[in-house]
Amino acid sequence: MDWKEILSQHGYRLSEPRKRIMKLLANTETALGPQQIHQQLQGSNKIGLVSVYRTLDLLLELGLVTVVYDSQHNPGYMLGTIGHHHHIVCQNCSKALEFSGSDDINELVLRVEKETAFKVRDHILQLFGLCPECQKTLPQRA
Amino acid sequence: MDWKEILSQHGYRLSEPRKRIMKLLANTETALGPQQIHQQLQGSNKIGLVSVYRTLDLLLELGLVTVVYDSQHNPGYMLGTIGHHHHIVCQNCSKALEFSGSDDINELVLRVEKETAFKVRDHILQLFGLCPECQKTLPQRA
DNA sequence: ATGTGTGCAAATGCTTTGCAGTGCT
DNA sequence: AGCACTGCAAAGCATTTGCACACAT
Repeated sequence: MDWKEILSQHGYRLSEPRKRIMKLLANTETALGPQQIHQQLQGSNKIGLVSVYRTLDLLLELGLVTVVYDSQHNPGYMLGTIGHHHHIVCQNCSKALEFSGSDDINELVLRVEKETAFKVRDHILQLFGLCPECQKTLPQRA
Repeated sequence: MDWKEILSQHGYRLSEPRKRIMKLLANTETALGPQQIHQQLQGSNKIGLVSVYRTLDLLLELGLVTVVYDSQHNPGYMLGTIGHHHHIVCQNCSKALEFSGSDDINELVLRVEKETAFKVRDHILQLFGLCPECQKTLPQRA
C-alpha cells in the first residue's frame, strides 16, 4: 500500500503540496528540516512554509515519515519504511541509510531491565560515522 | 575531580548561578529544560533565564552535563558521569537512570559497518519504558 | 457542492545578543 | 584591580494560529 492510498484511507486529500513534499523526500538521501524543504520547493509554483509544517506533522502521524537526527543532533525528516528501523548518518555529508536492528539490542534490553527494574517499551538508536564516499574524500584521523 | 575543580581548571569562575544550577541538577532525577530550571530557581534570590542558557552551554561543553530526551523526544539536561553512558527514561514520570552499554552494541556496530560500508564513530542510544514505581501505579497494558 | 487544505499575516515562544553593572579571584 | 559573569532589554528565528479563498473529492 503506497502513501497515496494511506492518505485517502484516513480521509485526507491528495493535494499538490503533499505530492511535492513526498516526491522531494523520496529523492533525498539526507534528512531535511521544514525550512530546507520549503527552500527546495521554491522552484516552479510556490508553496507556503506553513504547509510544509502541517504536511510534515500529518505524514509523521501517519507514519510515512521518520525523524532522523543529524550529527549535531538536530532533527530532520526522511521517508520511513514500515516496521522498526534505525538510521546511520554520515557526519560529513549527512547522508543517511536505514538498517534493521531491533534484534541486536534485545540482549542489551534484557540486561538493562534486570539492572534497573524498568520495563523497556521503546528506544532511540542512531549511528553516526562516515559514508564510503566521505571516507575516501576526507583525510584520515585517529 | 569534582565539577568545581573542572570549572576553575578551565579558567571559569565559581559563581552563584552556576552553583545553584549544579545543585538543582544533582538533586533532580529527571532531565530538565532551561525553562524548567529557571522556574525551579525562582525561590530565594532570582536568577536570569539567560544565565541558565549560558551556564548549560558551558556545562555541556565541559562535559559536566548530558542531553537526555524525554519520551516525546524533547531534549533536557542531566548531570553526566565521566565516560560513555546511556539513559533509560520513564515514559510516565520522566525519571531517568544511567546505564553503561557501549559494549553491548559493538556487535551491532560491526554488522552495520559490514552492511553499509559506513565507518561508525558515534551513536545515540536511549531506552524508554516504565520505572518500577510507575509499573505499580499504572494499569496494565498490552 | 462541500468541507478539507492552502497561503498569507500576525501572534507566540524560545533562544541569542549587546551592554552596563556586579562580584569572583 | 581586573576581567569574567550576570541580568535586563531588545533582537532574532522557528513554529503556531486565525481566517478567507481555492481546489480535491
